[in-house]
Amino acid sequence: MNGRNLPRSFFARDTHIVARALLGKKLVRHIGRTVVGGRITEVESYAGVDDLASHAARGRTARTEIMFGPAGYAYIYLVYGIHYCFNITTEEKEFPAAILVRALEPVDGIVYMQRARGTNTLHALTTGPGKLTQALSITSALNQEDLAHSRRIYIVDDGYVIAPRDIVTTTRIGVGYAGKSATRPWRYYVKASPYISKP
DNA sequence: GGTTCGATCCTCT
DNA sequence: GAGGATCGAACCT
Repeated sequence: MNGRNLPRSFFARDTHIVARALLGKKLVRHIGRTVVGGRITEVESYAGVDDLASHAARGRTARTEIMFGPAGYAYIYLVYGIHYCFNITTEEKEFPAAILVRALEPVDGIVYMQRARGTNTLHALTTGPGKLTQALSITSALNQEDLAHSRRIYIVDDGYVIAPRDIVTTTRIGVGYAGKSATRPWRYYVKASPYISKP
């Protein structure tokens, strides 16, 4: 604990409200003595067993158990055999929900991110769910981490505010298989930010 | 024990 | 715009 982590109560609310509230907050990662972090610019909600785009739609399994647990925990999984996706659990225990962090604006430890990503191009560091986990060295080793108390990874409110009118709402990316759920406007991003996964 | 496929990214055309 | 990389979870037999 370091007193800066956003508390569990922040995450234990309606998923879509938390998703919007996360825009502008900082995701901070400690790797040894190195601090790496970025401002959250894009997120997606995955909520309830009736959300066909959510892993929880398949039911309660060892993998999705974390989504059925309390809010404020990291849900990290491997997609396409290559990339990790970083999610934050939300809502009350027994209601499966999480928020996928899809993009960040690089702020701290940019040199570390450049090395981790193998490029110096600022815009290429964290503009995608797979990119940002690579930039921040987020792997399955951090799955189920308690974000409200962890010293390795947590969310911070440093006072930066995103006005509601500056938030764009659209459909989620890469969930075409989800039928009707794919049309839900559960993707949120900062309108003016160049650090978005897709324009 | 075997098959399928994905909440992605990069490269090439 | 298309295709390959690469692996574990989920769902068969």
